[in-house]
Amino acid sequence: MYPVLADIEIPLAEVLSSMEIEGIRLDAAALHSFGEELLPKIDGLAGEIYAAAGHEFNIGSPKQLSVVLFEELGLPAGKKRKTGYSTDADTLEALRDKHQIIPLIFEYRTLTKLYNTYVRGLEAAVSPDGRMHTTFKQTETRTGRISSAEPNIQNIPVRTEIGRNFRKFFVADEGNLLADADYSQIELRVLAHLSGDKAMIKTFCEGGDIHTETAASVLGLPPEWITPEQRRSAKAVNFGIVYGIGAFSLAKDINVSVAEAKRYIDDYLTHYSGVREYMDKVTKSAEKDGWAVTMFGRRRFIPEILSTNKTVKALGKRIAMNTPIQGTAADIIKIAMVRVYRRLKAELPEARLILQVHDELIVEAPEEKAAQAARILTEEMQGAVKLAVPLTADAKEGRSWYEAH
DNA sequence: CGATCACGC
DNA sequence: GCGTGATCG
Repeated sequence: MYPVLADIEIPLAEVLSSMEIEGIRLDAAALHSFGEELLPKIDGLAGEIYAAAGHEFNIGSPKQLSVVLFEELGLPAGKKRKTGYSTDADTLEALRDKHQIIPLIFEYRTLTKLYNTYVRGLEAAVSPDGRMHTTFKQTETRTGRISSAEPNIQNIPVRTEIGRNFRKFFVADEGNLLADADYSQIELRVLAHLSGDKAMIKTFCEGGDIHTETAASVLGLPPEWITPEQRRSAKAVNFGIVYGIGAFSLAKDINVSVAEAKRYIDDYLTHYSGVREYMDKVTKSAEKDGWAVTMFGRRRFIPEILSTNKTVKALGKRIAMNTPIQGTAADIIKIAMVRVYRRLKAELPEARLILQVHDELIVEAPEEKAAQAARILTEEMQGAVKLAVPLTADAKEGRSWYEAH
């Protein structure tokens, strides 16, 4: 049988089933009162927006909003959509200082998103046992990741402080704690390993900050000279390489011209020449075979790479470059999950693996056993596979997901 | 149900 | 890049 199937997916099925059945406790009362605090704020913002527009309208309708912004208020329109002018975040960001209504729209969107998707969505998903039991889908993604639905616990906010609050409502049961461990930069470490790039391997082996080191080596400066701005750009390029976004999207992400973004990527690949050779190798092999493959033999077919349409073919190439990275990272955490599950069963049966969020695992354990659970998590995650670079996972314990992460 | 927007990794 | 989900029309 195929190793990915026999050694990873089939053993994993039992682990996922157990995680779904266990679920995670939700503090429904606290979630509800958080929602009750959001509602008057949303109301107040709507009032301010109507006042700024001069009349009421449906702020949630991009079509109506574009009429207000670009026809009535006369703001400069940007990208055209099928149904009108775009009102997405990038477009509004460019207009932020042009009219008082713009920041209000941003805040309104943030709060309604939090209320509709997370307050109402999560409230609807609490079971009679006071816990949420997501569905982990094992065969939904093209890269080999698992996905989560009803509720999706893999897109709970973390970036903004107000959104991060939701993690306070995911709590350990009485007398228990959550132990949370996440891989540090797993995709870039996988890239360093798969490509064998000397400079990237060296950075990870010496334990430096990868984004600062990237900026330093690409720009030919000492790491201590790297400005926050230079680090941000390097981070965006690393991000782009890992996700296979290409110059066009990178340009959008860091607000530079496409030509500049191309140059960033080219400079990057000149300094990480092993990565360039690796990217050439995987795109060539995808063109020849029609698929990309992960370190453990998981295949993804890429018909796009034979397209005569330039844009589609370029997409095929990015898929060929990205899939081995994202897919190998998915393989690795799956291996770790099976190992954590087995070890807990054997050594710490009071503890339960309950959540996976792509590069992060969460175990619920009795207070006095949480440190041991965290140790098992770290050991099995770090030891899941031997790479040319260290694979590190940082663990933390807490009463809630907010505290433990 | 497609389009648009926004949250995560 | 890969997902899920809300709302609109």
